Amino acid sequence: MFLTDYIGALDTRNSMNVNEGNCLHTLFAKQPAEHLSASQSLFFEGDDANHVYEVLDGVLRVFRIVSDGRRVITAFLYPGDFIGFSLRETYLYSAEAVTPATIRRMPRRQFETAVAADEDLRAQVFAKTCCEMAATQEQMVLLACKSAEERLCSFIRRHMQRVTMSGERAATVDLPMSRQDVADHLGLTIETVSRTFTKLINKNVISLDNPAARHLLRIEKHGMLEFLAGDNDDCAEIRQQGGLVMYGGRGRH
Amino acid sequence: MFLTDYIGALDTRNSMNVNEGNCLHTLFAKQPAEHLSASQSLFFEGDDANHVYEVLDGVLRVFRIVSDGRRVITAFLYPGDFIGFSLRETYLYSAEAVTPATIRRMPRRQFETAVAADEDLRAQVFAKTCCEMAATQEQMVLLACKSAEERLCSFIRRHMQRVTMSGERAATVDLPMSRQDVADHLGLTIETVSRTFTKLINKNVISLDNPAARHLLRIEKHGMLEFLAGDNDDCAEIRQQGGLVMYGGRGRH
DNA sequence: CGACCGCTTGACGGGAATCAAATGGCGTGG
DNA sequence: CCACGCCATTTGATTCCCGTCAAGCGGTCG
Repeated sequence: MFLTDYIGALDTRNSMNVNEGNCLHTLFAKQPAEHLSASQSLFFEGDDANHVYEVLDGVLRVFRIVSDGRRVITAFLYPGDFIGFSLRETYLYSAEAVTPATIRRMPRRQFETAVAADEDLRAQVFAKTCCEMAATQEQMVLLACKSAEERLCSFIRRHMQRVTMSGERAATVDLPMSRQDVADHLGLTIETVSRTFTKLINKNVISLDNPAARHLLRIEKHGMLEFLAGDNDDCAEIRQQGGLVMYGGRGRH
Repeated sequence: MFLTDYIGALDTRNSMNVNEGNCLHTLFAKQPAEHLSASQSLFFEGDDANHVYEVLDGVLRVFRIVSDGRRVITAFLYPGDFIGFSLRETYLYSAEAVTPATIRRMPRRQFETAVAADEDLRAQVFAKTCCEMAATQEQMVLLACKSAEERLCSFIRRHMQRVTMSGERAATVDLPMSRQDVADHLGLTIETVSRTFTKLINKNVISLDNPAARHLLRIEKHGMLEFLAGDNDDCAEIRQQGGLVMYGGRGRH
């Protein structure tokens, strides 16, 4: 993945990143690039939140360890994402590299003064925060009422949207995170994730070119994948009617 | 609940709301108060996000209707909360009153220009956004790996923290939302919520003074409730060791 | 009184967790 | 080169929590 790539990726998530005036990416460009090896930590939950980060390349995971030792991956981060905008005292989560990754870091103080002084930057921080909030709510919906298959299909589609450059529909996708990572992100166990993968393969929704490369997926039926993800937005017409009283249930089919 | 109350509630959620210079509450004070009757809608998912709101009194629910007609309540809102800070084009969710409620509304444009012009206001908006983000992530953790009992206990405790004035430990709590509301917020069914309530009553963790007033809970064992909520933060000492490789599982006991 | 509503309770089944074992790739070392 | 162990993943057998369907209960209102 090259420099031009993540600029594109950034644009896809954020409709207002034209290069008018200052932009977040150029703000971070002054900082030296740092490289992380796979599974290397960036910071830990509870640490003083002294820096904010830009992801240049690779994939990171952001997670919390809950009381009984289990891990909840609240998000994966991709090139063009930023970390730590909406924090004040301490990090609420840990961050690690999934793949070898490149990032830039900036002291929070420096970041805050730069943003306070520039209208454009504030707008971009705001936009990024809105995206993050929307993504988190989407994940809440997934966890609140989707089946294992729906969760996995949703996840594959989201991942594809982040790694494929705008528009094109790639036939094959690399899922760099482990099955355990996927499980911890989807609120499932590794066994269920594995079983659901084989189910999708049996249905020929996806396939593996090389059984050894289990992270390389070929998407056989995009439409089916979308359908199985279960977020068909066909409820727009009911929304405004007000007479909707059919709530309840988790609808696991 | 009186005027002084929600100022207190606001302070509990937001460590920096001393009345230095402008504050969000005084900004909204210029707007007329509006009253909502129970279950009255404030706006719908997909509407143009033309206003931002302050909750003065009562409880609101914020929710999305997913494709198969089910409802996911992403949050309940209490006096001192604001709605719509992190939005740009359209509302991502609907909002309704749970109880009779009082709110103030302000046109988004007006809000944005006021915030853009004032450093203090920006800081407060930022703080509120951080709180919202933290709460949303907490909810993700709940949905990702907690059992029905843990979810309900967590919810009761959170609700208590929002409605009781700072510090005091009230013996009895009013849960104004219906069982269905609770279910849709916790990713459960109404039957499971009901069963879990009776389980807690049988364990004498909570009790009902009057069986007819099922929304009025007496908390018999605060410690037990906290324990059953399952967010004992006893993992602080493992966090930094780095050698933690015991992830996985949903741990439903 | 009877209909309706919110809630509870019961019976049952299913989907995912749990426990356990097998597979298969990969690196190390003899 | 092959044996061995390690690791991630898969697969199987079983359990169990919670969803589903259905009925019952009390309270309120017309």
